[in-house]
Amino acid sequence: MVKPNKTGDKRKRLVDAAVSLAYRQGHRKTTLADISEESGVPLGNVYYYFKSRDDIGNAILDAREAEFERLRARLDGLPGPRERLIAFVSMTIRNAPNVAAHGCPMGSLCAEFSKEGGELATRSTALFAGPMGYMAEQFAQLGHTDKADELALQLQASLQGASLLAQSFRDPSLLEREGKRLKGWIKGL
Amino acid sequence: MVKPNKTGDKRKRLVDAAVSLAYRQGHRKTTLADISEESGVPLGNVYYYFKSRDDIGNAILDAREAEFERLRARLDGLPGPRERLIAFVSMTIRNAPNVAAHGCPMGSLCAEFSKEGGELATRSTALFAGPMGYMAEQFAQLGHTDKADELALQLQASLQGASLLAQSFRDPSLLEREGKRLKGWIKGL
DNA sequence: GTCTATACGGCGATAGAC
DNA sequence: GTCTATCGCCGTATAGAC
Repeated sequence: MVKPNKTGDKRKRLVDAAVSLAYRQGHRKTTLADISEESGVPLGNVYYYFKSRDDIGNAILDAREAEFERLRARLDGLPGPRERLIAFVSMTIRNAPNVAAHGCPMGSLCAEFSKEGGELATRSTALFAGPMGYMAEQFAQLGHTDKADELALQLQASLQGASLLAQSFRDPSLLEREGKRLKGWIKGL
Repeated sequence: MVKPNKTGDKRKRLVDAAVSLAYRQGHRKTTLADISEESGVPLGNVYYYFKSRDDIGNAILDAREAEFERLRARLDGLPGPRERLIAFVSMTIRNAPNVAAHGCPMGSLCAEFSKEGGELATRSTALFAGPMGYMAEQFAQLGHTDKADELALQLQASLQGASLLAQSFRDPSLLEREGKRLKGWIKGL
């Protein structure tokens, strides 16, 4: 979905900056001047790569979706569904300090874009659909074919909720504690 | 915390509009003109009641905090801790359609203000502290004094996560399903 | 207390040189 | 493809009449 760029890395630098700033302070609060400064690309030049501010929002979604695809590929390298689920939770726990500072990279983006309206709101749905569908597949492979969706909902909700609480309280331990419990729960399934 | 207003209801109308707009489209996206229009109070007059835009954010937090205090009072009228916990979940389920449209009234505000920085970020912590502390009290009264905090974390995380998922997918049933499961879980504790 | 008019700055977006 | 300069609007905030 990301347009290839033959010549330079400017577009990539712009997207990186936009993703990082949206994560740290929210996309709506982030100005084009912010992105220009953080990326080192001059302000007027931004419009060579993006036709509008909304277009940058779309690029942020593209980047986060691609991120999950890379994670999925790594998880697929693990031997079984239980290992994949546990690895997913472990990865979230390792990221707890970032989550406490800025929220879940996907969840906080969904929350913001969901209220933004328009195309961004619509597209942000897909961000959660990826991970949740993947979780449901793993639960099904574990033999819980009939309630795979329920288990995925339960796991994803707990992780997202704990992430939001960790973010609000600025306390990574909330996510770590809940993650640890969830790993035990998965092992016992 | 809210300053009494002898003469009119203008301040209340402004706060109501600000709360509603922040819930529907986010506070950062909401302009003073939006609030002025929705409340019917002229734009220039807003600054008689609030000294700055940030001050309106504080008033929104005041209003949401007061809302929870009213809920707490109602829950305290119930006979026991189990009934209070279940009633809390039931209330969330009944609100599922709104949550699917705009998110959890408290959770979405925490998520936004948490990235806003400054005083609003600091204060938004208190929004979750109230409900979670109350939940922990109920679990303690149920006899789980040693793990009351863990159970409260678990319940609050599940509800918040399910609310976020319902919001993202625009599907109230996600919250209803998870809420139903949580009520069963509470009954079995 | 209430409202109108407006100043001021910042932000998204464009024009056009190189 | 890259960058400088700048426009026009919108949003916050203020001044001051009533």
